[in-house]
Parts: sequence; C-alpha cells; structure tokens
Amino acid sequence: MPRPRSERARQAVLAAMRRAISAEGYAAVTIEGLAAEAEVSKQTIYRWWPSKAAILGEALLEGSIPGGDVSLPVTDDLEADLRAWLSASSVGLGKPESVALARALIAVTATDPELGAALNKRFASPIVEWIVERISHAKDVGDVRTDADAGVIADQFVATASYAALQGRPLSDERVRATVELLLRGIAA
Amino acid sequence: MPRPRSERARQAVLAAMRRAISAEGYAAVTIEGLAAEAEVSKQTIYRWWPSKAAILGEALLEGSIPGGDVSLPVTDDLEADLRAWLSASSVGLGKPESVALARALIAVTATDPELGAALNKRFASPIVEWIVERISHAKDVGDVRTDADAGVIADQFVATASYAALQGRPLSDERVRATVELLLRGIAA
Amino acid sequence: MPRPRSERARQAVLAAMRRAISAEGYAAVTIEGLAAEAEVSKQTIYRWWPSKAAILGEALLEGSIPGGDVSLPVTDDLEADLRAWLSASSVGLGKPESVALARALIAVTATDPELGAALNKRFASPIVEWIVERISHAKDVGDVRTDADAGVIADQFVATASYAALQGRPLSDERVRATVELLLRGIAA
Amino acid sequence: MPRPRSERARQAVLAAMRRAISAEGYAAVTIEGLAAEAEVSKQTIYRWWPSKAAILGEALLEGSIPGGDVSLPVTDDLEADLRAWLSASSVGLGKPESVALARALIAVTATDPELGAALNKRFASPIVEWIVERISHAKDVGDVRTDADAGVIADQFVATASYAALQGRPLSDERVRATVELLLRGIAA
DNA sequence: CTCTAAGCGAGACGGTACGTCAGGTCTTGCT
DNA sequence: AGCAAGACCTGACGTACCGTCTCGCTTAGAG
Repeated sequence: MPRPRSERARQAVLAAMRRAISAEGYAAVTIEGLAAEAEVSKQTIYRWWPSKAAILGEALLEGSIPGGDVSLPVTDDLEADLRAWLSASSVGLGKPESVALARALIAVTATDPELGAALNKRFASPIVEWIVERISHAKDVGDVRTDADAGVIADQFVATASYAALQGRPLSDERVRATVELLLRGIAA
Repeated sequence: MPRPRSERARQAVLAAMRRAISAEGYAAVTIEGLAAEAEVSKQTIYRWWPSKAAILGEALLEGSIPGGDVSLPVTDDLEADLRAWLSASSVGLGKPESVALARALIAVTATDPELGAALNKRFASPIVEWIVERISHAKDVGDVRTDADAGVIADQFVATASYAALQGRPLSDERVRATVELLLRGIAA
Repeated sequence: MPRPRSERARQAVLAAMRRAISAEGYAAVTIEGLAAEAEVSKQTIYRWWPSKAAILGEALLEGSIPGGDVSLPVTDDLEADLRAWLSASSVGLGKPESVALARALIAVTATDPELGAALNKRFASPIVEWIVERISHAKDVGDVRTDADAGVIADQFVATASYAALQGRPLSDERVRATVELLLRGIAA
Repeated sequence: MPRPRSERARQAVLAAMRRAISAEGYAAVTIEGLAAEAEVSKQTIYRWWPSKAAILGEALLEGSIPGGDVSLPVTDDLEADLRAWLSASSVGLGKPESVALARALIAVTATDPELGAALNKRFASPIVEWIVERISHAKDVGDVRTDADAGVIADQFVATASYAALQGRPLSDERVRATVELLLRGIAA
C-alpha cells in the first residue's frame, strides 16, 4: 500500500537538531534550517512533528545528555559515590556542547512547560532512582538513618545540578564536597 | 542639548512587557506588540534597548518578582522562618502571573545567559543574604553548629525554589517541611 | 518540481500597479500597498520583481499606454495622417489616467534610466516605424523628397509628443497643425 | 528683533543638494542626508522649504544647468548658430553630473508637476527667446520666410534637447546637423 | 545694555515603508 | 502514500526617513 515513513529522513532531522543546538543554541534553530541541513522538505518535518520542541525532545531522548549518561559506579563509600555523580554532572557544564544541550532543555521547559516537564522527568528519573537505591543500600549497612526520606535528598541533588546548569558553569570541587557533606549529615545515622 | 529621553515612553514599554509576559508568555512577546500596546514607536524601543531580553530585565528589576518581595519575618524559630520563606516563594507558583514571570526569567536565562545570570543573581542575592544572616543569628543562639557553611545552605534553598519554578508548580507543604528539616538537620548544633 | 508560479498573483500585482499609478501617481505607490491591494504577500512580489520600476515596466508592457494603442488610419493625405496621430497622442494628455501613466513612465526613466530607456524605446518604436513607413509611401507617390531622412522626422514627432507629456497638458489643435506643417514643409517634394 | 535667517545654512543646504544629486541621483537624496551633509538641523530645512523638490528648484535656479549657461554666439550663419546651440546643450549629456541634474529635473517634473513646469519653463524660456530673436533677425536679412512661426520652431529645438536628456545620451553630430537642416528647410525663404 | 523673540544644532518622538526571514500550508511531480 | 522542492500568505524582524516636537544656545534689534 503506502510508502512507509523514511527512517533516513527522521534520523537526519534529529541529527540536524542536535548539531544545530550545539552550534547556535535552541533559540536560533529554525525549521527551515533543519530542513536544509537534513536535506529534507519542510513538509516532512511538519508531517511528523508538531513543534520545534518536539523535535528537540525526540533528539534528546534518542541521544544522550550530560549527567545522564555518566556510568554510575557504586563503592562502599556513600559520600564518595554521590560526590562523584554531582561532580560528573557538573563538569559537563565545562563542555560548551553540554551547556548548549542543558540550555536547550531549559529553554524548551520555559516555552513548552508540558513537554519540558516530561523531558525533565525523563532525565531526572533515572538519577533519582539511582540515588534512592544507593541511599537505601546505605540504610542497610547502617550509614543512613532508616527514617530518612531518600526522595527528598535525591531531589536536592537534582535541584543542585539543575541550578548549576541554569547558571551555565560547573560547581567547584569544594562546593561539591560541602554540598554532599551537608546533605548527608542531614540523614546520617 | 536635544530633547531628553521620554520617561513616559520608557515606563509604558516596561509596563507593556510585564502585561504581555503575564498574558502570553515571554516567547510570544513581540517588539511590534509592545510598541503597539505601549503606544510607542518601534524605533524608540530599538533606540534604548538592545534586545527583548534587556526590556524584560529592566521590567523585572523595576517591578517585583514572586519570592523576592515577600517580607521575611524573623521569629525565634529558625526552622519555622525558613519554612515560611520556602513556602511563600513556592505558593507564588500557584498564581499564573507569577509562573509566567518565573518562566520568563528562565527563558531569558536560556537565551541570553549573560543577562540571565545577572538577573538571577540580582534576585537571588537578597534571599541568600537574608538566609545567611538568619543562620548566623541561629549560630549565636546556639541552634546551629558554628562551623556550618551558611552559603551552601542558602544556595540549597534557592536551588530548591528555582527547581520548583522550573517545574512550574508549588511544593506541597509536606515537601517544604521535609526539605527544611533535612537541610537544618545537616547543620544542627 | 515545486509548485509553479501563480499567474493569478502576477496579474493581480500588475493590475494593482496600474490602478495605483492612475489613482495616486508613481511616487506614492508602495510595495506594501500593492501587496495589500493585490491580496498577495510582499514576499511574492520580492520573489519575482527586483524593484517597483520593474513592476511598472511589466504592467505597462502588458497593458496599454496613451498614444501607443491608437489605431493609425492611413489616408491619401500625409499631413492629415500625421496630424491625426499627433493630435490623438496629445489628447490622451487630457485624461488624468493617461497623464498619470505618462508621468510614471517619465519618473521611472529618471530613476532607473536603464529600464526607462528600454520602456521608452519599446513604446516609441512602433510609432517611429509607422511614421517611417508612412513617409516612405509618401515618397513613392511623390509627396516627399526622396532624399529626406524619415528617421529624423519620426524622432521629431516623438520628441514633440514626449515633451507635451512632460508638460502634462495636450497641444492645441493649432499647435498640432503648425508643427506638422513645419515638419512636412521641411521634406516636401 | 529676532535673529535673521542664516544665509550660511541656506547655502550649505543648496550645495549639499547639488552634490547629492550629482553623486546619487534625486531619488536617493534624503532630507536627513542633506541635513547631515550641510551640518544643519532638519528643523532648519523644514522651516524654510516645503519639500525636497523645492530645495532642488532653488538649488537649480541658483546654480546652473547644462544647455542653459552656454553663451550663445551669434554669427551670420543661422544654421551654424542653431547647430552650435543644439550641439552644446547635447554634449552636456556626456558629462555624468549634467545628466544627473537633467534627470533630477525630469524626476521632479514627474513627481511635482506644478514645480516641474515652473522649472522647465524657467530654463526653457531664455532659450526659446533667444531662438525666436535669432530667427526674427534671419527674417530681416531674408533667410527665413516672414510668415514662419518662430515659436513653433523654438519649441521643436527645446523638445529635441529635452528628449535627448530623457534618453540620457548626447545626439550625434550628424543627427544635430540633420535635425537643424530639417527644421530650417521648413521655414527657409 | 539689558531683554526677548526668533534662528539654530541636536536629536527624541510617533509613524510608514522598507527588504528579509521564518512559520505553517499548499501544490506538483517523482518514487 | 511519502517525499523533495519550493511557491504561497502571514506576520515579525531591525533599519531608514518622514515630519513634528522639545531642548539649550546664540544673536540680533527694541526698549
């Protein structure tokens, strides 16, 4: 019957979005520019995506974002583990392309809150889960009070990383240390 | 020697920006729209502001933002005071106009980081200062460890409020309570 | 492969130009005005014409101008024939719309000499040809000296008509008569 | 009582107009440009001239135009005299600045017919008068028929020069010769 | 010899139009 | 059908001038 959707075109558009975001920032990205860069007709873009934000969303979901793709090592030292994660997601902000992606995420959140919320959730969730699990484990070995609310802590970590991203510059090592210390002291056994 | 700048025009533009932000959101604001709404010529806008973001900045600086203009009561109870502030700045996110302003601030930060950083600093500073002072007082009365880093705590509060704003919805009372408890436990004497 | 140029839009623009010229004069014609009147986007105009003058040129070439579309009767009487033509092209200057068109032609010539020259040539040519032929015939029947330069005469006629147009008012019958008499006496057998 | 009009400003504006016309053409001249070039405020221009055309008019009247300032020698040879004038006014069209002035005159005529007519008359009049007188003298010495209408002839000369100016290029020597011969043969005794 | 009514430069102001860019819809012909 | 190409209408962009309007300063005559 009909011709199936061209995967080639789809990937080309997403790749063009990723490139454009890094190169010029989300605000400067245009549908026309994407179409030209991807060698795809505007119609094809409009046929499959409802908005620029939607393309960004798909592009980010299929790609990777800084802080999200860090492999998260688990050692015996809770504080060291959390410091490692916060540090890793923070140093990403030293790389221009990661800053661009983070900013794009923020921009789309401010513009299209619905989608923004979905994306933020999507990216925050695995981190929150990982932190919750790590703390749960810490409770088992007696490093953390058993009545501590792991979700609240996890959110504090994510909020801290998010705030640093909004600022567009990495946290100092000292700041990372002090922040982790503060939060852990709040739940220490 | 020429005619001096019209304060009337300036105020009209800033007011139009504030109205437009609340009504349609930052992305939908147009220089043409502002000019029409303010009954000012486009040229007058371009003469005095380099960008839409700059107008927003000036409008916000001369106006007020949610969480920034809350009068901050000081009682004997540190935890209650901080809970009061976080709660107040959070409930602002229940009002659509405040959400719009917060989102505009985020949008401009993502688009024009330079200006965004300046604005964020400008709005965060008084809060950070107040929290630092409040904690300093708490140290004096022995509620807080004297070696606690007040700046790190203050930043955690601001990050939490900022993250809630990015999400666009207020924190629950329970969440406010738990967050403040967590952070204070980290510095309790 | 793309959508072909819209003939409808093209004709609407040319018609709008003709109407606008007659109504307000060439200087008052605006691309924006044409676009609105023709219910066409500005972009469409800029896509196909490099300048206002070019639109005028095309409009005139596809339409008609006074003195150019007079059917030119040929009788046995050379003097009467030439008088008839000069008179006809002159009386056009009594009609406001013709005056407007003539003025537009002059304006475009003064502004864009290249195009103006082309248009003037385009409109003068058939007249010059007709006059040259008519005189050639008159040579055959012995009304005119065989060594007369028909081109020079024809140019005098055109110059006279053009000068009247520049002045914006018709020649009196008496002036027409005297002018034709003068020129013919110069080449009479 | 008050301060009298500044002659310095007036001359500066007229000079700026003359320079601008030659350099860019009448259409490209702007009041703002004149003001800047003449180091005069816009207000001063608007105080004393109703329109751009009026400035041009005054500038031309106080300056000189090609064909108008030729000193007109009178010899015994009528044909040579007329040929000399037509040739002189034609060669002016070889100089770019003269072409620019002539075109400006035509442009203003097409735009502001009232003023244009006045200017054309102003410049044509002395020429017509001179030709009429020269022919009158020729009648006296018997070179020209006494019943010839000198005005019609004079107009033919002016129309020829005007048409050449509209074309923007000089007449060839041969064309000058042929034209003068034709016109004189029409009135020869 | 002061007063004062204009002239003057500078340039801000509300406008209109410029020529460009992108958005989103559509048509055409190929696959 | 899907797709590349690109014309179309729409509307905003940032710029250039328009003609009007203060400003603060000079610069005459009239008192």
